Amino acid sequence: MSPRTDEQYEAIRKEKRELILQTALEMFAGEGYHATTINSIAVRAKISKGLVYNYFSSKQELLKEIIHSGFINLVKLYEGIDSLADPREKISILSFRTIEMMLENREYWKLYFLLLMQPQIVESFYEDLVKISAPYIKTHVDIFREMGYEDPETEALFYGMMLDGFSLNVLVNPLMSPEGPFFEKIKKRMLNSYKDGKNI
Amino acid sequence: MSPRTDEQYEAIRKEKRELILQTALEMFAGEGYHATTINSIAVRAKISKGLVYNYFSSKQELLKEIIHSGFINLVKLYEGIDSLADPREKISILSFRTIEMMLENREYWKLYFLLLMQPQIVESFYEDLVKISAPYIKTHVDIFREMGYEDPETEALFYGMMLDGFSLNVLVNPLMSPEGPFFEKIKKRMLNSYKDGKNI
Amino acid sequence: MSPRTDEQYEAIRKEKRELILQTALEMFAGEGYHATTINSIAVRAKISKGLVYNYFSSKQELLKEIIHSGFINLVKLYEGIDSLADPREKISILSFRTIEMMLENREYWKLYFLLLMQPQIVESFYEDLVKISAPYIKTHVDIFREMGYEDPETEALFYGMMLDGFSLNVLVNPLMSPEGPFFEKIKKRMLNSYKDGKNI
Amino acid sequence: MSPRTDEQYEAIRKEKRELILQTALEMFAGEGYHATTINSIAVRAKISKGLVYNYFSSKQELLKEIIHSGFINLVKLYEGIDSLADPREKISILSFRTIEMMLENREYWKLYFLLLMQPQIVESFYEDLVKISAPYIKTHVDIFREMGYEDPETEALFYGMMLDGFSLNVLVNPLMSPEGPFFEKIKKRMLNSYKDGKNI
DNA sequence: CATGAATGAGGATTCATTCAT
DNA sequence: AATGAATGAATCCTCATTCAT
Repeated sequence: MSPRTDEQYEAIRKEKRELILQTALEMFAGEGYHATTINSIAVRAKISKGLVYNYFSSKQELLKEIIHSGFINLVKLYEGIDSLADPREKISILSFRTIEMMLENREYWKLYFLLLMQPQIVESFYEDLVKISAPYIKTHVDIFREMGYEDPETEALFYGMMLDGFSLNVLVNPLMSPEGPFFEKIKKRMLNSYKDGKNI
Repeated sequence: MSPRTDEQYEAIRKEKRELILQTALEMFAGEGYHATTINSIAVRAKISKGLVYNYFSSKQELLKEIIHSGFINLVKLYEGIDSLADPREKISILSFRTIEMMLENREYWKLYFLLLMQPQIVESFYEDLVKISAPYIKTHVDIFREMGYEDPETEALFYGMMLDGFSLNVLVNPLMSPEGPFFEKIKKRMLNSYKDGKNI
Repeated sequence: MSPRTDEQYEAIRKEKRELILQTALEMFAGEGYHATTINSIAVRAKISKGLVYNYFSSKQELLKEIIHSGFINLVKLYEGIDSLADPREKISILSFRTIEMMLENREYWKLYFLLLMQPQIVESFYEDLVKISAPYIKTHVDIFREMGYEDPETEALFYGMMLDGFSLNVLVNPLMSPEGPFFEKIKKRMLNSYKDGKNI
Repeated sequence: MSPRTDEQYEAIRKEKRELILQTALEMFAGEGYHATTINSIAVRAKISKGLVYNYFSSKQELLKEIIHSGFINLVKLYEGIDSLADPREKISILSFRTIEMMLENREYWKLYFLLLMQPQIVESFYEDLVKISAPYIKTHVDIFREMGYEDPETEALFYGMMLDGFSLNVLVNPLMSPEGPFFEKIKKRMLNSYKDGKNI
C-alpha cells in the first residue's frame, strides 16, 4: 500500500526530528529563545519553516522537547555510583562525569542556565527540574554524610553551587572555557576540592 | 501656576528617569528582556509609552543604561581594601560586601546573569564587563598571592567561580534564597572558605 | 497633563472604533469571515493593520462585537407594540418594522444568516441569540393567541420561518432584492399574509 | 496477487471518489469551507492527503463537484408532475418531495445555504444555480397560474421563499429540526398552505 | 493507486517606535 | 514634559499543494 515502507518513514521522521532538535538547541543556546525565529532554525537546518511544525506543534513545544530529552542524561551520571565504597571516590567520579557531560553538550547546558534565569519560558521547567533532580540531591547528601560532614545537606548544596559556578564559567568565561588557558587548572582545583577528606 | 524653575524641571527629569530605570530593571529581570514590552514598563510606572522615549532612545539603550549604572557599585566593593594588612581579612570582607551588594539589588544581578548568558542583547556588554572588572581581578590575584597560593590566578578564578555559583543559587534556587532555609548556612560556609588560610 | 484632552481621545476612539466595526461588517458580510483578512479591513478603512488590534483584541472579538452591537436593534422592533389593541395590526407593524430594519442594514443581516449557518465561528452566537430572542418569540406567540390560533406556538414559528425566507431572499436573490423587480410585490404579499385574520 | 481487472480499478476509483465527496460534504457543511482542511478530510476518510488530489484537482474543485452532483436531485423532484391534473396536488407533491429530499441529505442543503450566502467560494455557483433552476421556476409559475393567481410569478417566488425559510429552520433551528418538537406541526402547516385553493 | 514528507505563500498578531497635539 | 493613536516590520503558525517513492 505504502509507497515507502513504514520503516522508511520512521527513519526519515527520526532523522529530521533529530536535525531540528539539534539545530534549535544550537540557536536557542546561542541567541536565546525569543531571539531565535523558527525561520532561522529552518534556514540553518536547510528545511522549510513548515516542516518544523510537521514535527513540533509550536516553538515552545520544541524547546520543551529539547529540555526534556536532555534531562535523560542525568541518569547516566549516577550509574554504578552506589557500588563504590569510598565516598571521596564517589564525589570525585560524579564531579568528573558532570564536567564531561557538560563539555559533551555545552549548548544544552547553556540553554539550561538560560532557562534557570527565565523559567517562565517553559512553564513546567522548574517543576520538572525539581522532580528530576530530587533523587540525585539525596544521593549527594548521603555521600557527604558518609564523608562525616555534620551538616551534609548544606555541604551538598555548597557542592552543587560550586558545580554551577564552574559550569557557568566554563560556558561563558573565555578564560575558563576548554579552549581557554585556565580550564585544566580550574578543573583540577575543582576535582581536588574533596580529595583529601573534607573540603573544610 | 507659576512656571517651574530649571531646578524643578531638572529634579522631575531625574526622578522620572530613575522611575523608568527601576521599573524596567524589575521587569527585565523578572520576565526577561524580550518578554518585557515598553508598554508594560510604562503601565507599571504609570506613565505613557511615549515618555519612555523621551528619556531613552530605544529599548536596548534603556537596558544598557541599567547595566552600566549598576557597574558603579563595583567600585564601592573595593574601597579601603588596600589599607588592610591581612589578606584573609581582605577576602573575607570582599566576600561579605559582594553578598551584601547582591542582596541589596537582587533584580539587578538577576539581569546581570541573564546578560551573561545572552551577551548579544547588549552588544558591548561583555566588552564593558571585561574593562570594568579587570582591575578587580588583579586585586583578587594579589590577595591570593599574599595568601601564599602558588597559582594565585587560578585561585582567583576559582574564587570568582564560587561566588558566581553562590549568587546564581541565591537568586534562583528557593532553598538558597534569603527566604529559604539554607541561606545562612551556605553563606557561612562560603565566607569560611578562606578563613583558616588556604582553602586547600 | 494630556496633550489632547480626554474628550478628544474619547472622540477619536469612538470614531475609529465605529469605522472599523462598519468596515469589518461590510467585508465579513460580503466575503465571509474566513475570507476576510484583517489587512483587507485595514486597507479598506485606510488605517494600518496594527490599529485594528488597538481597538479589538482579535478578529473573533471584532466579529463578536459586530454581532452583539446589532442585537440591540431588536429592542426597538417591539417598542409600543403592547399598547396596540388589534393583533393583526401588531403583526403587521412588526413585519413592517422587521423588513425596514433589515433593509437599513442589509450587511448586518447577511452576516447574521452566515453565522446562523456556521455558529462555530462565534462560539457563543447561538446561545446569545436564544437568550436575546426568547422574549420576542413569546410576544409573537401571544399575538397569534389573540388572533385565535389553536396552536399559536406553531404559527409563531411559521411566521418567523416566513420572515427568514423573505429576508434571505431579499439579501441574496436579485429578483427579490430592493433593486429587483419583485421586491415590492413580495413585500406586499408578505405583509398581507395576516391582514384579513388568520393566514389559513 | 493477480493484477486487478480494469473493472475492479474502475470500481475502486468510483468508490473512493464517493467516499471523498461524502466526507468532504459532511465536513464542509459542519465546519464551513474555509475551516475544513484537506488533511482533516483525509483523516476522516482514512486515506492520505495526496489521494484527495488524485481525484480532485483542488479544494475548490472538490466543493464544486459536491454542489453539482447534488443539483441532479432537482430533476427527480419534478418527475411525473406534468401528468397530474390538479395544480393543488402538483404543489402539494412538489412541497412534499422537496422536504423529503432535504431531509435525506441535510448536510448537502446546509452547504447549499452556506454557498448561497457566500457565492464567491465557487465562482460559478450562482450562475449554475440560475441555469439549473430556471425551468423549475417556470413550472412553479405555471402551477400558480393554473391555480388562478393573478400574479403567478410573485406567488411562485413567495412559495420558494417560504420553502427556503422552512428549510433553513429545519436545518438550523433545533425547535424545527426533525428531532425537535415542532417539526411535524410546521411541516403540516407548510403543506397545507395551498391545500384549499389559494393561500390568500 | 497510495503515501506522507516537504514547501512556501498567506494570514493573525505583536510591539518598538514615531508623531501630532 | 506628556500622551496615546498610529504605523508596519517582524514573527508564529496554517494549510493547499507538490512530489519522490
